[in-house]
Amino acid sequence: MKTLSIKDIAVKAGVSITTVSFIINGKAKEKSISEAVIKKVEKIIKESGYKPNQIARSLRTGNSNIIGLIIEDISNSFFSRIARLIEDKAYKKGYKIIYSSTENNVEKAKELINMFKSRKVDGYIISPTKGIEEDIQVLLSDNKPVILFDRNLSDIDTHYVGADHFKASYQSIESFIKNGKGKIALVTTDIDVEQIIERFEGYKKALIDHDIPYNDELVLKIHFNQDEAETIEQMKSLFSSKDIDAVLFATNYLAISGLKALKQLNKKIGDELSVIAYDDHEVFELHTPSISAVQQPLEEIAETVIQLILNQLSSKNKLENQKVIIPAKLIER
Amino acid sequence: MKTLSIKDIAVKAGVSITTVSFIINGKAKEKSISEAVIKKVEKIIKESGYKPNQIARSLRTGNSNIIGLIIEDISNSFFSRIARLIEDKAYKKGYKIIYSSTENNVEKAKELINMFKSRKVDGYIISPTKGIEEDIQVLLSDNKPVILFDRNLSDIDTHYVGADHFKASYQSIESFIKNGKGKIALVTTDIDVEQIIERFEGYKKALIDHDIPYNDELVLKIHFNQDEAETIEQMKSLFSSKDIDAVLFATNYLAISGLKALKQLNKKIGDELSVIAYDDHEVFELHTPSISAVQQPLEEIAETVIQLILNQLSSKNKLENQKVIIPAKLIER
DNA sequence: TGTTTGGCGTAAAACGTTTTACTAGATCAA
DNA sequence: TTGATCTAGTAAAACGTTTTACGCCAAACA
Repeated sequence: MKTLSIKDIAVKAGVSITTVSFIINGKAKEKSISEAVIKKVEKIIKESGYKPNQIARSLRTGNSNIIGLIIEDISNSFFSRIARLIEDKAYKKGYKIIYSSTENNVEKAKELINMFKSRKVDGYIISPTKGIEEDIQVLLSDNKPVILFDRNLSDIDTHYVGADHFKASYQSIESFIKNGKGKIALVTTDIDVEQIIERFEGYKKALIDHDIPYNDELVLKIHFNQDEAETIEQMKSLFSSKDIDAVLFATNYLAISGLKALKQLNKKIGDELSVIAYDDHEVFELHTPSISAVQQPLEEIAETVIQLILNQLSSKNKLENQKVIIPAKLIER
Repeated sequence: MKTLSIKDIAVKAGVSITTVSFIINGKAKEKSISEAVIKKVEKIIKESGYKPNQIARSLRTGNSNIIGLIIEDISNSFFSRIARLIEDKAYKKGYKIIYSSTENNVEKAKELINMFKSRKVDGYIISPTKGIEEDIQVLLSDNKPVILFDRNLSDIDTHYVGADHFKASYQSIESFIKNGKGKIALVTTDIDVEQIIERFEGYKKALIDHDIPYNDELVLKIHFNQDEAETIEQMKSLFSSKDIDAVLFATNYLAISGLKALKQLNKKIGDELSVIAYDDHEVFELHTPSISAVQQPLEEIAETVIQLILNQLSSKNKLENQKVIIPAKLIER
């Protein structure tokens, strides 16, 4: 069965293609098409189940009603939850989301941007890696809306939505200190993105503000993308060699690996060792004992992101850049 | 800056559009374009950074190099992990994945199919809900490759990839029985899809085969999409009113809610109450005590799915339908 | 009467490709 | 020399829309 085109509808209705197009696009009134014709054409469309070819439409109009979402890894629960929320909200406004994971790989990120570009997506929501500044700049000068989230790129002048990582990290450490901890470790990753750096800075600052000297040896930077087994080994070595009474994990997957390491070492979490994870996860609530975590307000982030991009999409001129920093919450368990 | 078109390249190179197109598509040799011209054009393309407009290309050729992936919920870790694997593999073959969640809603699923159809995706990978059989049938008679996974639709005649849910469920129950359990509950959902039904059947059959009478009261069907708090209440009522020594959860999110319920009841998992979850999750490994789980071979499922769809895409005629059932593994912890 | 105006609608160009069918000249075989 | 074949390329149609500019008729106006 050949799929129907607007031409088939026009022929069947005995009117021109133009007329059908006007009706489909709700311009019938404005173009003064008679009520009778409108009814007739609409009836035929309904009966035949005709759906306009979006590809042809995109080619002609230059936009696609698609928003590209570029994230680090869809299988990470932080991103998959955000993605779901964003998809949901965009969908309600008639936009589709197409998303893809960069795996924190600059080359792949660039490719993705190109791919989206050649697919003519209308806007971009990006959780960026370092190294794609130029590509993003090209999008911007091309007048495409770009919203960064989770991580900011300071040299890029566009909208950004993210949690207050510095403060959340600071508060986490402060809470350790309030509970009498003093030998506080940080397990983080070596990827060079702003949000990770901020968490690190928050850690340092909190220590210093409370007169605890910063000690390099208590900070473990895990290589991104490295095998989990190796990660666990490194953590075990940190936890057993140093005398530590608290540890902040800078990402949830690190925290999960960390819990595994502690389990293997048979170290009990509790009075002797406190733990806080960054980015909440079901694991932490259910863990015995349950684990405190910094919870990013996913719903709010998603809402803000989508709001910003829709605003930008519907406005002809470039809106003023907004940098929205949303407080994160330390859930003490 | 206007984006470049093939015409710009042609003009710059002093050749025709056709020639450029042949070169881009690797048909230069076959169409006997001279080496000199090829070099020249390629140089210009490289230097200018020209990328063909995929929309125009799709319009002309009728295919998009996009595969549509329709799942229940991207924020469910089973799906997000599968999605990531599928995306990865497809990407390597030059295909993009565009995915969307149905939330188990027939209307949304139908809409998604339509949307994908009007976007001219080349093939479909679907974890279906009941009620979309007709729509899938339309795709098939349209000669589009469709691969079902996770859940089969028995009246649809196409490829399918999934785990052996019946057997996995059967074995789980058998393992309870071997460990001396006899009052075995099942917590499942009320969605009417094959894979859930099979898990239920496996449960019943195992009981009967071991001379344990099936008892309706030990089966709790949770309404899909219902509030987690309510779910937990229902479970608590089951766990405290009945005398139960083992429970199988038919999905991982039910198991997670179940663990929360047990925690609230202060019921210890272990000798008095054994638990098995369906679909593994990090929570289960880290839980104290750790929780046994049925592990679906994600990698293998993803690999098979992608293999089937790529085969079908590259073959002109309809391949014989394959129903691939992959064994699931009970991880006893 | 001749000229506007408004109502109703259409023809055709354009979006950026791919692909089919063709051409002009060179070489070759008989 | 003639016709066939090969080489190197091109013109133009087609994909399915949207949109601009226009056409025609009847009514209103002066």
